[in-house]
Amino acid sequence: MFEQTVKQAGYKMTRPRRVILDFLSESHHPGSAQEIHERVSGIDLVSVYRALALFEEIGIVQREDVAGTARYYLANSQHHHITCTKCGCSQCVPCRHQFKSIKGFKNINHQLTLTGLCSKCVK
Amino acid sequence: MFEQTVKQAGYKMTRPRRVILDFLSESHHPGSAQEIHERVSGIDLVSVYRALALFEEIGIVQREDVAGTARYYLANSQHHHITCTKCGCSQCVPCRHQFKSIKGFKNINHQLTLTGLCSKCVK
DNA sequence: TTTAGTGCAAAAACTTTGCAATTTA
DNA sequence: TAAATTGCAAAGTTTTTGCACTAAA
Repeated sequence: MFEQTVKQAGYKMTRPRRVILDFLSESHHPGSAQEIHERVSGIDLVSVYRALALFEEIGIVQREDVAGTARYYLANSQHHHITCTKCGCSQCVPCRHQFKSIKGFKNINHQLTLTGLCSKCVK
Repeated sequence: MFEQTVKQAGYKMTRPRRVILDFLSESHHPGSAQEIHERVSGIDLVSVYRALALFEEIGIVQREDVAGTARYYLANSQHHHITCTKCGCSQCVPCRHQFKSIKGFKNINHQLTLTGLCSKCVK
């Protein structure tokens, strides 16, 4: 089903892209490029980075930057994630959850990150 | 006034720390370690990183990870920021602003990032 | 068969660490 | 003066770039 989105955006559906999308579909946890690369076989780390950048651009995946590492997950997920700033593991958090206390996590912090392209960079 | 917070937390108030805090107090924009280092004089980049990590730990500053770079700003700011994913510049956004459209920015994305320490890492 | 995409190697960007010298309380 | 902090150098991570080769439409 992502095949259509990729092609409609003018890109080819290749083996690396398919493998990574399959992995993300099953995982449902934010994963770093490194982690994804380790869990799928025969795909170069660089290709993982390029595929993820493409998927983010066309809206298939969401990116979350935590503690210096970008993590990616399918954009259609209906819940939030809480990510450990130290080891990077994460856990699902239902949408209307009360964020002050989440079982299994301490020192919880929630932050609204707004990003975009400024007028100079949009060109 | 931050002097007290730093000392109460058991740390010394040094020249580099003071200079960086002064800079953050005047800037009110999230800044990367690199940017802060360039704008204050005579303070090593490494010391900037260490000071910012300390300030974050004791709650004086907030950290925001955007596009592979951490940016820091005083924790007491009463507004959000929107940060350009390409050049890193940022702009204030009033708290109750409607995030779908912000003047001067395109491709706006808002993301709730939840972080914490998992049970293994909290030890 | 043409154009987009991949893998590899190498570089760039960002951040952390170790240690001797310096500064703070 | 004792303990914390700094600066420098060096290393560690994460991400990007260039280019010849390969695969998709």
